[in-house]
Amino acid sequence: MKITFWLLDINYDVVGDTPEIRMWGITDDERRIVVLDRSFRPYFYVLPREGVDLQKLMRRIRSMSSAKHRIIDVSIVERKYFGKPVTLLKVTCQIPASVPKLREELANLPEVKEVLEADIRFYMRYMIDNNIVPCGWHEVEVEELPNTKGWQVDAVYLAKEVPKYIPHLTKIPKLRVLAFDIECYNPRGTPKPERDPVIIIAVATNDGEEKIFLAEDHNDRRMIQEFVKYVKKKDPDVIVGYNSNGFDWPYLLERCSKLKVKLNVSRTDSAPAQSVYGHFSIIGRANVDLYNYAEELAEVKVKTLENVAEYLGVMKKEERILIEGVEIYKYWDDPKLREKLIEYAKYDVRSILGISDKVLPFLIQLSSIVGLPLDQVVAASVGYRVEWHLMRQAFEYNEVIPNRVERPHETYRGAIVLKPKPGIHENIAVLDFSSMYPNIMISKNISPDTYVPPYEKVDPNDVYVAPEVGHRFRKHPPGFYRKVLERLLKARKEIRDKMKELDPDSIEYKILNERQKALKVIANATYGYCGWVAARWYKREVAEATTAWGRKIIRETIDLAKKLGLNVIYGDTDSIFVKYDKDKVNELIKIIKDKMGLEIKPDKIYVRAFFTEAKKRYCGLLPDGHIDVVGLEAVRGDWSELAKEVQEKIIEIILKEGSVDKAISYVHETIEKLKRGEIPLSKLIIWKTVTKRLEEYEVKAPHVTAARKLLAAGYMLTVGDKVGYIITNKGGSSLADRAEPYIFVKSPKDVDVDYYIHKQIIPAAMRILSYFGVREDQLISGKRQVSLLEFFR
DNA sequence: AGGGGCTTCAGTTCG
DNA sequence: TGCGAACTGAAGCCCCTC
Repeated sequence: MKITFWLLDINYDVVGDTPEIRMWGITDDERRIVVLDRSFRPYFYVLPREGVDLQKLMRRIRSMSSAKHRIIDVSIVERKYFGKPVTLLKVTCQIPASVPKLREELANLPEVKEVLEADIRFYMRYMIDNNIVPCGWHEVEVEELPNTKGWQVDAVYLAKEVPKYIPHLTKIPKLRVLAFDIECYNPRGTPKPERDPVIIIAVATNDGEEKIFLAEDHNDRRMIQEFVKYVKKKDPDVIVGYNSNGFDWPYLLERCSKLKVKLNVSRTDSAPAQSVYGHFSIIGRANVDLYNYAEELAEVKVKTLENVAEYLGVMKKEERILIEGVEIYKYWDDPKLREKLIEYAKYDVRSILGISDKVLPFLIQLSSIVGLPLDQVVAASVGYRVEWHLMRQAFEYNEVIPNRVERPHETYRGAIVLKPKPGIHENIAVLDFSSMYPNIMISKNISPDTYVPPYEKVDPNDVYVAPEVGHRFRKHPPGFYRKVLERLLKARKEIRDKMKELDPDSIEYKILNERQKALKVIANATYGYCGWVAARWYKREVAEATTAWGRKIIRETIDLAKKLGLNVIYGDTDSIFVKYDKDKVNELIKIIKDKMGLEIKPDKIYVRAFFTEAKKRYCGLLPDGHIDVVGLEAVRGDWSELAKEVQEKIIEIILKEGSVDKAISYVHETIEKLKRGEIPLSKLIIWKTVTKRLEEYEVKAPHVTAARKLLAAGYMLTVGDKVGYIITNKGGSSLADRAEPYIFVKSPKDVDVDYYIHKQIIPAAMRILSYFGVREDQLISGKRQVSLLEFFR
């Protein structure tokens, strides 16, 4: 019998002494199934030292086989290692657990130079070798087996062959998504699972159902059991939460272990288990923590659930019920308030489900491109995503995967940033090189395997030589990075071409759009990866040569633009800002295409733009009235909302109306409001991340003292958390001593008004207004000033 | 003691 | 647990003046 299924999750177990790969999926007729493959065996490679007698080494390795760690086969294979042919011994074992054991023993043999690919998990090995793609469709000949273990699937199949990936099938099956969120009893600050029960579990599913589970007073045993039962009944494919890997799952697991209750929510009736990248794996389902996704959203500075939901347009913040986290227990204990707490929990779980609806389509595409299962790809950082993508490609090119090596950090020069021409400019075109670094790596064949070390003699005609740094790369054959990046960019182009023929409202268009975005993300992250010292394919010279060529290209582009008579206002890395002269810009684009073989295109045109004297800080008005703010305080997360709002407003007044007077009086009015205590405390909060353990700080910083105060009050705080504080007028003479966690500040009377005037509002305002000759005292007094027009005259 | 000038530490953003 | 370039505020220090 042949079946077609979409791969959702994969794991393995050893049955008897046979490893069994389990592929959990959804068939084209929407049945939940598992496909077992018992034919695959774990293996790794041994790279012998030069001159070693291979037959002798093979005999020696074979002799290491034992009843517990059986070696099935040792064979000679030819692979490439950084592009060079190598002869390796492939050691195949009976069970996956033997691999790490034998790796240790073999690495110590004098005949062995290196043990390779021994750190790849068994199910990943299976997917790599057989081109099995997570979130992709596969066709396989199977026979049905009885479901003897009572797994939660419609059928258990034994694969009669290796499943075959169907690349062109882009549709996504209808996934059953379940969102959940827990609330805990917290009379003593941060709840502790050994002490405090879970009081509410809110659940929402994408079939429109919502369900609230409540503890019986302070007893959560039955509620958790009911929750587990409900999950099993709904049988979701994807379980989503917000910080569920960091909080909900570990909390529930600890509660369960204390209560002697089973949290068997998986399709094999097992509990969530801690897995790679700090994520919890739920067999047969994808456990997705949307907080991981939020971490990538640079636009959202404080990553609370409501902020992310608001940003993605899922929920409106105003409609949210406000309950201070530390007060949750009061709402639970007071029968009159409990209903409010339940509404609060419902709001959160709706937000989670709403976010999943927006972002799962992208994450699914990322999973299939990177080759990591959906739940893992979400949890993995950028470096690991790129690396898994490379590892899967390496197999296809017969390249052996290098080991991770610990290396000291090395620095190298990066990109060029031009000094901007300060002031107001009209009609500015921003010209961008598309995918500059990937294209440089492709065109100069930059790769660890094409790199020619300084001591090696080659015909100068056979290599590309990087400017400034002199690193050389062979022109032929194509390097690993070139092949991988070419494939990514080509796939993206094909998709974008196909999209042009589709209705933008169609499902296929939307799927393809998410896919091309995911392809772009991986291609653009590959340069950063190659300069990451922990990368398997790290090579400083590769990263260094790429930026060196980037600098050359941008310098030549600037020279060319100037020669054509274009006024270059600014530039950063792969872009130049020029006064928009249509003919000259078109000529520039054409010359760059013809002479350099590169594509540069007008990304946007600013009707009016303002540059400060600082690099990476400017703002511009677009034809549709929208204003871009780049780098300035208004877009930074470490300034108070008050200062950001003031600056934003000034920018708008200056760019749209050109009235410095109006800007001054606006600032003046705001200062007066602040003095009268009319600015809400929420606009005075300053957020900063705690980046290390508190005792490691060498200087007394405001957010660190605020963090200490939180800790003293019983709040939990970990490295990476953002602390929100307000500068008050008591607590000491130093600023840091006067920083108070915002939740402790109750009255505008306690605010250090002078600080907010002189260290928040005025600096943010002066960043823009000082260019127009405005002085600080004018902002405080509100005195008028000449108009922008007069100023220029 | 207090202020100016400088360096260091720390955090954040741009591309 | 992707990169370097760049900016900025606050602390911390030295030095000088009073």
